[in-house]
Amino acid sequence: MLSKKSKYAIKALISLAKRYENKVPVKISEISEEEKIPRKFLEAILVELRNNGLLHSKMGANGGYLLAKHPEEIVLSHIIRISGGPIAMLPCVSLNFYEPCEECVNESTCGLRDVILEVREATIRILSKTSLSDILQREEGLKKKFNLI
Amino acid sequence: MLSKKSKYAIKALISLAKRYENKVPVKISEISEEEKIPRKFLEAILVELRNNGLLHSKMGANGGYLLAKHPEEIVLSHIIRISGGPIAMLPCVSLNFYEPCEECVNESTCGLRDVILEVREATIRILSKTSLSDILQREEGLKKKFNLI
DNA sequence: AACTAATCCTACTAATTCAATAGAATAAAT
DNA sequence: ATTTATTCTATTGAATTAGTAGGATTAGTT
Ligand code: FES
Ligand code: FES
Repeated sequence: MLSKKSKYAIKALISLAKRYENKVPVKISEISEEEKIPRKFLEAILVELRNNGLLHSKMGANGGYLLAKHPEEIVLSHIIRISGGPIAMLPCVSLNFYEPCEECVNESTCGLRDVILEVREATIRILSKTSLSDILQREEGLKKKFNLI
Repeated sequence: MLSKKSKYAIKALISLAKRYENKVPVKISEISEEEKIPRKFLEAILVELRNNGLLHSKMGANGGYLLAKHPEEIVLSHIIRISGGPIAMLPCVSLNFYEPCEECVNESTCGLRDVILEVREATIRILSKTSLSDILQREEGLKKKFNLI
C-alpha cells in the first residue's frame, strides 16, 4: 500500500501540473484545500519534494510552489521514492531500500524473491513511464468517456 | 511492502510443499526452526491458513500440519490475501480491501487511480499464476544456475 | 489411567511506523 | 512596519504490526 504521504505528494504535484503554464507560485493552503490534504502535513511533504528537486519554492508574500520540471519529466516512481515509499514488495528486491532477508539463507536461490523480483519489474515499468502529464491526459480521457456515454 | 506475516506464511507453505509427498504431519517447531520464524507467531499464522482451507492440522502427539491442496493449486495471491495483506497500492483499486479515497471527488475520473489499476493488474497477473510448485521449480532452476557457473 | 507431545484459543504487550500538529524563525512584498 | 508566506524543529497521537504468555484441548504411548 502506498502511504498517505506518497498519495498526497502525487496529488499535490498533479494539482501543480495543472497550472504549470501559469508560472505563478501556488500557495500551500490553496493546494491543501483543493486536494483536501491536511495543511501542516502537506507543508512537510512539499518541503521534501523541493529538497529533492521536484519543486521550486518562493518565500514571503505571494510566495508558494512551482514545479521545477516540465510535467512530462516528473514520473510516479520518482515521487514515490522521494516520499519514502518502497515500491518493492520485499526489502530484498528493493533498489532504493534494500535490506537482506534475515530468514533466507541464500538470496540468490530464493524462489520467492525471484517471483517478487518479477512483480517489481512489472510495477516499475508502469510507474517509471507514467508522468504527471500522462495522468492529466488520462483524466481528460476518463472525463470524456463518462460524459459522452 | 508485504508484511512479515505474509512472508512467513508463504515461507511456511513452501516448506510444507517440499514435503508434500510424505503425507506426514509437520510440527510447528520444525517449520519454525527451519525457516527461522518465531514459534508463537508462526502458530497464529498457521491456524489462520488452516481456517482458510490451505492447511489441514492434526492435534496431539505426532500432530502437525499438512497442505490441504496440491502445491500447484496454492497461489501467492491467495496466501497474501489470507494473511491480511492488500495487494493493491491504493484502497480504491483493491478488490478485497476496497475503500473509497476520501480526497478524490470522482473515483471514475481519477487519473492516479487509473494508473494504479494497471499496476494492480500487472501484479495480480503474476501473483495469481505463481503456485508453490512454481516457486520450488524456480529454486531448482536458480540452484542449477549458480552451481554450474 | 497416567503421561507426554502436540495443536488450539484467548488475551495481552511491545515496538514501530504513520499521520498529523504546534509554534516560533525567516523571507519577501507593499 | 505590517502582512503573508514558507521554513525549521520538535512533539504528539493513532494505528498497525510483530511478537508473547499461558492454559485448554486432543491424541498417541506406556
Ligand atoms: S531473500 Fe528475500 S524472500 Fe528470500
Ligand atoms: S480515487 Fe483513489 S486515488 Fe483517486
